Amino acid sequence: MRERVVPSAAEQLKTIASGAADIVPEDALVRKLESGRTLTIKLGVDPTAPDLHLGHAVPLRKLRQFQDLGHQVVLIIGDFTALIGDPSGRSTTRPALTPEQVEANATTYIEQAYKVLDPERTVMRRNSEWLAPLGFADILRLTSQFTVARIMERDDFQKRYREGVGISLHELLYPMAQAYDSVAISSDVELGGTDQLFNLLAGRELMEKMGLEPQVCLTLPLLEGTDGVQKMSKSYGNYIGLTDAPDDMFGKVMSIPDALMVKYYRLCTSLPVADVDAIERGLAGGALHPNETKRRLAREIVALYHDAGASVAAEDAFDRVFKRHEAPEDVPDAWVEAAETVYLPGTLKEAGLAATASEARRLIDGGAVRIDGEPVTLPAGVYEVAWGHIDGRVLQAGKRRFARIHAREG
RNA sequence: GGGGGUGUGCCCGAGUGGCUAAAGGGGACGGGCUGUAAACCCGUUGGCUAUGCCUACGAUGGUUCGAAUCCAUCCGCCCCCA
Repeated sequence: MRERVVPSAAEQLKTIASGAADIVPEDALVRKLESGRTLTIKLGVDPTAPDLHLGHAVPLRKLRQFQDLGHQVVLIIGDFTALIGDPSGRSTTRPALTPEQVEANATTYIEQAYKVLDPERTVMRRNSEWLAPLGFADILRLTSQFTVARIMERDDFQKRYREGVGISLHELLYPMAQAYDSVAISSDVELGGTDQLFNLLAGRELMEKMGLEPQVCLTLPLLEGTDGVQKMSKSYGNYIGLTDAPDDMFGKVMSIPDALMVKYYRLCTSLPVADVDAIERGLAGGALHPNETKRRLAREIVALYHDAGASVAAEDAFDRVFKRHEAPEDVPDAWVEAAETVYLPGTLKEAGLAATASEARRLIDGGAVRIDGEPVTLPAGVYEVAWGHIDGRVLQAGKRRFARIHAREG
C-alpha cells in the first residue's frame, strides 16, 4: 500500500458522485466527508445468489472507491432477511435456505467480492447477529416507527396492491429489517441500486428516530445485461459472471448493444472519470469506432477479473472464431459411440452440442451443423452419416459450439 | 365464515367435445446481412433413429367412440363481503 494522501472533501465527492444515480441528501454527505472521520459504508448483500456478475460488481466498485479514499466498508450478509426475500422482483416462492447453504453462499460471495474490494478495509457481518435475538416486543416497538401509508409508498408494493398480486405481511417488514441493519452498525452511507432507494431511506428514517446520525443513501444505476434491456441477472441469462473464463467474458462483453458501452465503461471498469468522458465524446462525434471501442471495453473488463495477458488471448480467440470463422484452438474432445454409420442427431446430443436429438435434427435441418467447417447437407429425413466423415473431426453446432469427435471405448 | 373467479407450452395469452402438439405475441435458438452490436429478412421452438409412436393443457378419478374443452373431488392463486 502506498502512502495515502487524504483528498479534500470536494475531491472525494467528485469520485463518489461519478456514476451514482442519486445521493440523498448530498449536503449531508459533504458534511460527513468534511468531518474527516473514517466513514462506515454499508452494503447489504443477498446470500441467495452465490454467483456474482458485473451487476453485483457495480456497488462493489463504488465501495472500493470509498476504501481507496480511506473509509471503512461493512458488508452485511442478509442471512436473516433471506428468510423474507426482498419483495422487489415478484418471484413468488423463494426456497428457504438452510444455514449451511447461506454459509456456503456467503463464503463464495466474499471470495468473489474480494476481486474488487480491499479485504483490509472490509468487515463482514451477518444480520442474524442482531435480527435473530429480537423478541416480539422489540418487533412491535420497531414496527410502530413506520406507518402503513409510508410503507405502501413503495412503488412495487403499490403496483402489486393495485394489480391485486397479493403481498404477504412479512414482506412489508423487509424494509424495516434492512433499516435496522443500518442502526445496528451505525452506517454513514448505504449503497444500493436505484430500486433500493426506498429501503435505503427507511434506514435513514429509522436511524433518525432512534437518535442516530442518519445515513446518506447513495443509489447506483441498474446495469442492463447482455440483452441490453433487462437488468443483469442470472435468471434472465444475460449476465457476465465475475468468474467467467476470459474467452466467455470477452465474447459476452462484445455482445452488448453499442448504446450500453459508455455505461459499462463508467460502471464496470476502473478507468478515470475523465477518460470515460472522452470515450463518450469520441463515440458521439464519430471519432471512435464502435467496434474498436467495444473491444477495448472487453479487454479492460477481462483484465480486471483475470489479467492483461488473458485479455489479449481472449481477443485472439474471439477473432479466430467470430471474425475468421475458424474453430477455436482448444476444441473440447467428445467421445461418442461409433458405428459404421451413425445417427448424427444422437452424436450431436452425446457430444453435448445439442440438448436433445430432436433439437439436433432441427439444427441440421436449419443448416447450423458443420463438420470441419463444412456445412452438413443431408436429404430431408435422412440423418445418418458414415463414421469416417466425422471421426477425429470438429463437429460444430451454430456459431459457438464445437467438439472434436472420437470413438468411445467399449 | 359466505360469495365469485382463475390455473394452458420458457413467459404472456387464445382455445368451451373431434380439423389441437394446441392460434397469436414475447423470448430463445438457428440461417442471412454485419462489427457475434442494433435494425431488418427467413426458419425453428415437447420427446423419440420418426411420414409414425409416446407424453402433455394444476392433480386425481369419471362420462364419451373421442376431452385442454363435460362431471366429481382435491390443490394453488386472486377478488368481493364478513
